[in-house]
Amino acid sequence: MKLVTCGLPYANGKAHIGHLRTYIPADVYVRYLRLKGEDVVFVCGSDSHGTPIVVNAEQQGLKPKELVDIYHEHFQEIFRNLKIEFDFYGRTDSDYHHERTREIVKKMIEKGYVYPKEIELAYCPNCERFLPDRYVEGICPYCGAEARGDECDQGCGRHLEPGEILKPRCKICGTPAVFRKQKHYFFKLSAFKDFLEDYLEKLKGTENALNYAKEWVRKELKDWCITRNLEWGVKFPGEEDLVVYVWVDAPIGYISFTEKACEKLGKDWREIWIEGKAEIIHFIGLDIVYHHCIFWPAMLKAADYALPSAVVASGMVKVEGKTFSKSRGYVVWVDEDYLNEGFNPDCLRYYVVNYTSHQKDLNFSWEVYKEKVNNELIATLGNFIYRVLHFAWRNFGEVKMNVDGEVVEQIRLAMEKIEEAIEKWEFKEASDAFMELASYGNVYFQNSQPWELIKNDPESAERAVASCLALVRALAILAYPVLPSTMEKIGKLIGLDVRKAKLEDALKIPDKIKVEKPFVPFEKIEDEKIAKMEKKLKERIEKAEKGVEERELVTIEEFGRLDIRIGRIIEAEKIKGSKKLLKLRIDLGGEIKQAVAGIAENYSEEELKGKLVVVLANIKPAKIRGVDSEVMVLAADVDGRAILLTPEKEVPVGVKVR
RNA sequence: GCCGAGGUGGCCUAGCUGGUCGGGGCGACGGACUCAUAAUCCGUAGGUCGCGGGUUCGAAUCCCGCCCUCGGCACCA
Repeated sequence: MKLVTCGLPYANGKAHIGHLRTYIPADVYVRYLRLKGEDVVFVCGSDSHGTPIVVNAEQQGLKPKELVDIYHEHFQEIFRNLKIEFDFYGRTDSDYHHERTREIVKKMIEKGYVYPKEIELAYCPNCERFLPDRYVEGICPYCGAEARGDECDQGCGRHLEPGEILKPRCKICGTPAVFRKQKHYFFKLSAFKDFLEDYLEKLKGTENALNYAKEWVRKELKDWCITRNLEWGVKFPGEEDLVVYVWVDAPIGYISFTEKACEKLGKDWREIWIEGKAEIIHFIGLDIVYHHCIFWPAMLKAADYALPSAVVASGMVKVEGKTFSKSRGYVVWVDEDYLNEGFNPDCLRYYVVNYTSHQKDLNFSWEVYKEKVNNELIATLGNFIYRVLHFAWRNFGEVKMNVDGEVVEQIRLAMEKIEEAIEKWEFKEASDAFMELASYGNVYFQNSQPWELIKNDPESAERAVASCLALVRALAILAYPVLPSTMEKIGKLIGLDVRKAKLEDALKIPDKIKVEKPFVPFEKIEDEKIAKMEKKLKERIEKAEKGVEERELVTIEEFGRLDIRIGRIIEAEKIKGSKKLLKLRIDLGGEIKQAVAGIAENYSEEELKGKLVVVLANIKPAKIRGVDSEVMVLAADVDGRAILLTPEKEVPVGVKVR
């Protein structure tokens, strides 16, 4: 038995193409497994807890549950449309999930893997509550950038433990927060270092996931704070005013959803999660490898549950060659950009699966989409199926299945390729295999020339058609996991129920096949449609760029607080061990100040000497890599490259900029 | 700087346990055909397989050094 899961979609935003990179391949995988006769349970559900949902709901005047309701329904609708069919799709704010979570946390406590610790937490005196995670805004203790309570999202990207953030403010009301002592609970992750090192050696899955995880474990494992001050979530056993951290309860959804799925399917979930009789395979995005390869197995081990056998991580998604980014507009929404535009769901499944290897970056481009649909799905696959069915239907109606042995051999080869590819989670290889078979079919049809034979030698014509029909029938089965809607309908035309078919049925050719009037399997994508979609995307990107520029306004007084002056660089020296940093001595007229600037990639020490630059003279001094920096050199930021500002005419050093 | 993944004809890409090492797809060009959604089929297009060394009888494939791209981290006052 196998259990396949997908990373739970967070129920506070709409489905986009990035999500599909996990769900479509997982669904394809499950369908192939079932085709091979494997017993599979396939589950997923909405991740309903956590601070962002609480904050979002509040901002929209909704209760958290109401917000989750919206996106829970939304995702299910998307999955229905794309034929991503889970045996059970749950949500983590349900009773059964809370029960399972509490049971597991209790077990972790009983076994001594959880301990309380007083930590200093941000508290908002105005809102009268503790500010967990993203309720807090402040300064990152590592890099000094503006940061959220749980993560330095603008700066170094580090994960922040509760209480670490500096200068915390309340995100809701902006009031400076005070630190108060609070008891929280920690999971002894550090105790699992040896276990994890060993476990990760045995864990299967894609290399991208395993490599990351091994590296992390090798470095350092810190104990993990697993409680939060929130109302919304799973109550922490024995401390009911605390809630379990969302990353503790979310993966437990894999278990609680399996319970429900098994109830439905008449199976015993314990065989999977307690007795370890099944293979557990997690499909995830690269961004949550840490949780699935480290936190999660440690938790399961602590609570005496079965361990996952494979973690399959997909590569990143790009849009028109650029890094996927909702805020910058590089996004393709599944509903408004695809389904609502009338595009065929099967075509998107094919694109996602066939663009590249599962581990590599997938680029979504409308131009490429058009090419793949028109040149591959239509010209190769659809055309072959249609020309054969149409010819058979018009000339024979029913065909005696006298099939060329060479054709049977080709089908067998394609099946083998698919089976091998699926073992490796290489869905592109699998889909290439049936496309090659279709291509072979086109050659076979072309060379046989049944349209000529039919004139004088109908029997030979029928034999040729029979062989091609055998290929069509095989294609309906082999391509079904990727193109379920289309292939189901194709199957019906030749009396085949592909939903009940097994892989080997592709070789069990019936004596006769009756062909019904066929339809065109895929509609051609027109250039105008693609142009329209590209325009839509472009406008979205432009709008996003503008949004960034429309900043809040600053008063002249506020600006006046900045002491910006012209200085002359008199010395420049590289800082050891750093690629970007230079130590500069700057003459500000009357005083020499030292600055550390990240400009070494664009400027050499020599060319800097004597250069006039613009300097922020009253910035708070800091130490960077152990070097004092008293002032800040201003520069234009061109995609992360620093371009220095310099006065257009020679001016005395020390003069004020305003 | 550290870790990971990569650099193969215009573009995407297979091969990377060393000897059919130069494949496939798209695009382009020429031809054939008409059953099929101007779809299909056949043929052609000369790319130092990132750079420089080395090992070997022989390397895209192994070793060393270097360059570049992407992702993660450090860091850019």
